[in-house]
Amino acid sequence: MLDPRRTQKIADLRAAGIEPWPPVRPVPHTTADCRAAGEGIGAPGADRYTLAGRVMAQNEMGKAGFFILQDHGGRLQVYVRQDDVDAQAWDLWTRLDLGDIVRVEGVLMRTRRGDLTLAARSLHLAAKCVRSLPDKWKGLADVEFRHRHRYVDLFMDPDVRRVFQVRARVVGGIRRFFDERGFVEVETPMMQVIPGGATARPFVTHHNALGIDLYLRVAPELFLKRLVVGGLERVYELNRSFRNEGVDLRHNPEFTMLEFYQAHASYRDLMDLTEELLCGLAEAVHGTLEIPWDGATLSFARPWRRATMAELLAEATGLAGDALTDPDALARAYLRVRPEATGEPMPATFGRLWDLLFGELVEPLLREPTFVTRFPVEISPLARRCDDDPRFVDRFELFAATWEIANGFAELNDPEDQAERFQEQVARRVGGDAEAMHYDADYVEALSYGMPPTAGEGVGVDRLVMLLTDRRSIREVILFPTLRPTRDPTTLQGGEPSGEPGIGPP
RNA sequence: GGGCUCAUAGCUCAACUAGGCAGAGCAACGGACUCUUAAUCCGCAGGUUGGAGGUUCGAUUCCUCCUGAGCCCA
Repeated sequence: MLDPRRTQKIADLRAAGIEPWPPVRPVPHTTADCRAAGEGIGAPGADRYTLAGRVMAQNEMGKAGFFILQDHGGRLQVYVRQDDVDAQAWDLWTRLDLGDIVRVEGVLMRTRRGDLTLAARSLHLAAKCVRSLPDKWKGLADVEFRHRHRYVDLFMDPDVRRVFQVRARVVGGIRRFFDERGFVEVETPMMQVIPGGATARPFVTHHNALGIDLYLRVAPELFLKRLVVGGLERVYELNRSFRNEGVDLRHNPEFTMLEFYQAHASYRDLMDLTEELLCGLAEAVHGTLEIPWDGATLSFARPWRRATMAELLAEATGLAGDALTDPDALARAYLRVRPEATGEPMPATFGRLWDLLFGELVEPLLREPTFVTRFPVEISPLARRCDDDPRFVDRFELFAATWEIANGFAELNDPEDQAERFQEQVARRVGGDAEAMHYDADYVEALSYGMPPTAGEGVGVDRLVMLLTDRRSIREVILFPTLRPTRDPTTLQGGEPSGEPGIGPP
C-alpha cells in the first residue's frame, strides 16, 4: 500500500506542472566521473556535469540546501541554491523526497569542509519515489525484509552491492579461466526425464503437451559426460541446479554450480587446476592470497594440503589399521560424539560410517583449503575405482572455511561397472532412500561407445562467493533466495496461493 | 522433520523480576534558516502491538493454535 501522504504528492506535482515519471533523458556522466575530475577542484569549475541518481539524504536550509545523490558509480553531494537555479527547479527542490530519482546538471566545487560537491544549475525529476525509506542511520535490520525486498537492500547498503559485484567478477573470472584453456561452455537440460549426477532429492514438474513428469536437474554431470563421449574433450557448464532439500545457512533449493570435464586428465590434474582457478579468483577479489574470513585469515598460498580421508579420520578418531575399516569400531566412535544416536540403526559398511564421522569430526576443522582424497566407492557411485584397492575411488573434495567447495574425480567409464552401481542405487531407492539415483540406461549406452579417461569436477559457486565475501549465509550471496510466500493483507496481490501454479490473480 | 528465540508507527527500537492511558529517534507534515555533514530550532501528526482464540474487571505483557523469520540440531 502506498503512503497516502506521498500519493497526494503525485497529484500536487502534476498540478505544479511536474510529471512524476517523465520520459527518459540522456545522462552523460556519473558520480565516478565527477570524483575522477574533482582532484584539483577548489572554486566552482567551468565544466558542466549531468548526473542522475537517487536522493539518499537531504539537508535543507531555507533558500539553499544539500542532498546526497547515489548512482551506480557511488555517491556525490549536490548543492542547490535558490540564486543558482530557475524557479521551476527550486520549486522541485522544495518538493523532493528521500528516494526520488533526479537528474541534475551543475559544476564541481568544494565546500568549506572540503567535500567535492556538484553545484546545481538545473534540476529535474526523473522518477518519483512514493515510499518512505528505511532509517537513514541504522539502515535495514530485518533480514527477512532485506531478502524479500532486495532492491531496497541494494540501494540502502553499499556492502550488499559489493557482494553481488564480487559475485559477478567470480562468475566472469571462471568463464575467462576455462575459455582460455580451450574448454567449451555448454548448456545441458535443466528439465530431465531421469534426474542424475548426484545423490539428491529432485523437484518434479509436469509437461502438459507431452503428458510426462520432468525433473529439475540435481546436477548436469551425466549430460556433460555424454558430451565428452561425443568428442567435446573439454566442456564446462556454469548454471543452476535444484535440490528438493532443507533450507539452511548453506543450502538454497536452487544454487549455482560449475561443472567441468577434461578428457585424458587425472583427478590430480584437476586438483592443480582448482588451485590455479581459486587462487586467481582470490587475487582478483582481494588482491592477495590471504583471505579474511570469520575474524581470521585463511591462506590460499599453494600448495594446499592434500590428505586421504583415512588419514584425516585416523587423526580425528584415534583409530588405526584394521579398526579404520571395522564397522563396529567406527560405530562406537560415532556414538562417542553423538550419544543421542544410541539405538538408531547404524550403517553396516565402513564407507557410510566414514561419511558420518567425517562430517562430524573432520569437516569443522578444515578451514584452510584442503583436498581430501580417496573416498569409499559406495558414497561415490560415478567415480572410477583406485587401481590398488577397489574399495576406494580416485576422488577428492576441496574444503575451505569448513565447507565443501568442490568435488572432483576420475570418471567411471566402464559401462558394466556403471550399470552395477546404478543397480545398487536403485536398490537403495526401493529401500526408501529418496536421494538415491535412478537407473539411466541411455547414459550406460553412451559409456558403451567409449568415453576417454576423463576427470570431472563440480564447484559450488554460491559457497565460493560466501568464502570470498566473508558471508556466513548463502542467502547473503543469492539475490532472491527462496523464501516461503507470505499473504500480506496490505497488498492487493499478496502471496495468496493460487490453485494452479503459474496462474496469477486476474 | 525436532528444539529455542523473535514479530510493537514507513524504518530503528522502548514499554522492567509487576497485567493498569503504547512511547522515543529517524522519515513524513507545517514553519524559521543561502556551505549542511546523522544539520539545527519551533510545531503537528502517525498504531487492529503479525493473525485467530482463551484467561482476566482490564492483555503489547500470561496460555493455546496459526503464519512468517532467525539460530541450533537432524
